[in-house]
Amino acid sequence: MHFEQNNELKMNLETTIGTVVAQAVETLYGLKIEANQIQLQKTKREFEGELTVVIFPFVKAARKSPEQTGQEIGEYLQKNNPVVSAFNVIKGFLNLSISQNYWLETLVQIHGDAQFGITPVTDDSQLMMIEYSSPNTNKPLHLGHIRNNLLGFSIAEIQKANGWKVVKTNIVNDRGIHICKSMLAWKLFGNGETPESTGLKGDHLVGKYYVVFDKAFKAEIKELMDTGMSEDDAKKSAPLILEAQKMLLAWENNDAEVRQLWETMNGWVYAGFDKTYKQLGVDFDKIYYESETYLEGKSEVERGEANKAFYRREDGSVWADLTGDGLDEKLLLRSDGTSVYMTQDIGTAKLRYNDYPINKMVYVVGNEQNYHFQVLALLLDKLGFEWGKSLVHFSYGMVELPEGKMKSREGTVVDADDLMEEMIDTARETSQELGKLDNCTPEEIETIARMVGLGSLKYFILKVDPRKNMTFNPKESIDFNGNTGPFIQYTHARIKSVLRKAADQGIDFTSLKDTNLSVSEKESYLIQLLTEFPAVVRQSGEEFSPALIANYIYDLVKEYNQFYHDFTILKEENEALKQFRLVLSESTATIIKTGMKLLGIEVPERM
RNA sequence: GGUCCUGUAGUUCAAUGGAUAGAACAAGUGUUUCCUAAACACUAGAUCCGGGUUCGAUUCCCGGCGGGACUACCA
Repeated sequence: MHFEQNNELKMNLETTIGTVVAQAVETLYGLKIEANQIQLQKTKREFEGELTVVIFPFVKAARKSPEQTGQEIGEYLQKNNPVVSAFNVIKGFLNLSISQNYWLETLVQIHGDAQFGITPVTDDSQLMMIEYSSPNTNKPLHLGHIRNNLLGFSIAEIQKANGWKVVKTNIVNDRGIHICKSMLAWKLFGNGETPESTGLKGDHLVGKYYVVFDKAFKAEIKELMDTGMSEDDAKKSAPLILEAQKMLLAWENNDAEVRQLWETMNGWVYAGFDKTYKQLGVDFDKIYYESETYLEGKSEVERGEANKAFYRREDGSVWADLTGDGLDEKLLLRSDGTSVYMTQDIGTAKLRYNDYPINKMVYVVGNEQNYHFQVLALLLDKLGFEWGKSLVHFSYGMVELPEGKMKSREGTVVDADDLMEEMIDTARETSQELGKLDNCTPEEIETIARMVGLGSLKYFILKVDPRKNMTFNPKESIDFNGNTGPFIQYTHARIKSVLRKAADQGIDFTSLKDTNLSVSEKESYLIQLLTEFPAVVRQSGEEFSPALIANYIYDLVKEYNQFYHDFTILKEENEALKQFRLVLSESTATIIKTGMKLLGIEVPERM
């Protein structure tokens, strides 16, 4: 079990109450029901109480009205569980008030646990490999890649927090016809340009030639069509595409000159990618390159052909017949013997399982490739790999612009480097306008601007349910107010500021001396929110959803800001209460920081 | 044509089958001799349509209508 949590306070409360409710139902109505079948939910804000038992399921057995049934169960609970201090029944809902003492003691536990919500990874932990990013080396990263990278990195962090050993991996599509296109274009039209000679980032330079190829190719097609050729034929017989295909063949045959050019141009791209990854704050434990795995894939396909799992056509191409599985036939090797994406993915998967004792393999790849992964699992299964069908495709939705899908041909692609820079610039300007960082050094200002700019971008993307398509409007840019990363970061900084002042005044808030205090509803509700954190972490791991954590933190922060606004902390005259509020504030800050870290977002001490 | 995803305020997003569907942005209005106003408060505004299952449906099922993806010797 990876999800056991030493300190699952919320679960403890729900479990004990569930158990007593089950007892009550059995004693009162003779209905046997498992404690975990009891429907417990957080009480809606407009009613009194913290936890609500849904009474409807017992009404039949009770043969009484929902109100009366709730009343009876409530009385039983109050008698038999000291944690329940009061209750009220509204319609079929039994609202329970939990004793203040319970909340305060819970706060002490949370405050004393720096790793609250985190399940430690041990030697016995199972291993999850997470593939994400997976760029092509023919163009720079764009907004779509950003969502992929942020999701992949965050999910890795979340699974670690749930006790998994995680290996983050990347498969670089560093070869293939698309790479040959930019290589060919550079060779024909590049005039020897380099990143140094142009001042362009390497990935951007190579991307430029990919576009050059496309333009020239299109022109050739048009020319051929003007002579009366069909579009399909023109696409197949244009000189440029034939030349690129020749180059791919030469590459697979280890032609020295082609390999040399390939190494040089990929080197430029990697230098560029490294910068982008570093700025985004993502990294990998192990990188695979298609050029190093496709041969393994080829030999697997050949083995599959020998075993009659696949078949060869007259033209020499190799196919898998998946019509028996409700799918189509799938090409695995072209007639000229070169491999396709699927071929490489087979080889990569095999190598990974050779390299690591993988318990769960997760591919973070967009939903446009759902079909691909369905096929991949089937093919691996047909090849006899027992893990084939257990591969997990974490399929996330596309990022769209207000005008619709990003299209490189129409120049509507939002570049990753540009976008990050714009966000950071905006953060810097906002800080200056508000005069927040007037006492900081230029280095501090830069660090904070980067944190806030990137925090804004990352939170904006991660707060959305990953499975859904999302819209990104670069013109309106991203707001720094409301449900945003900076709002959360700001709240953290605000708390830290109060804590610094408290420390300066020599106030001790290392623990709570008095747990019999009387605190406000707002305060005990905040504690209740804090107790939910471990369950949120667990659920976001199970559902592969950073959005759950993002939305939780937002709720917490919104609630804290109301508290901050309505109550004084340092000027509170009651020393015990002052201490309590500091402990509450510090615990909130810790959870904000821990939670944001699971999203790959840093929080500043001041901003 | 086939397979799959999706439809919630003007916009961007929430809501284990539960109470009067929550936020934020945008619009309008307030709050600072007080711990950071990147904040807080107030006003106005939404479940595509039609059936079904259920004590109860935004949620599950069926049928429409709208949007998207995939179905390549592309990746």
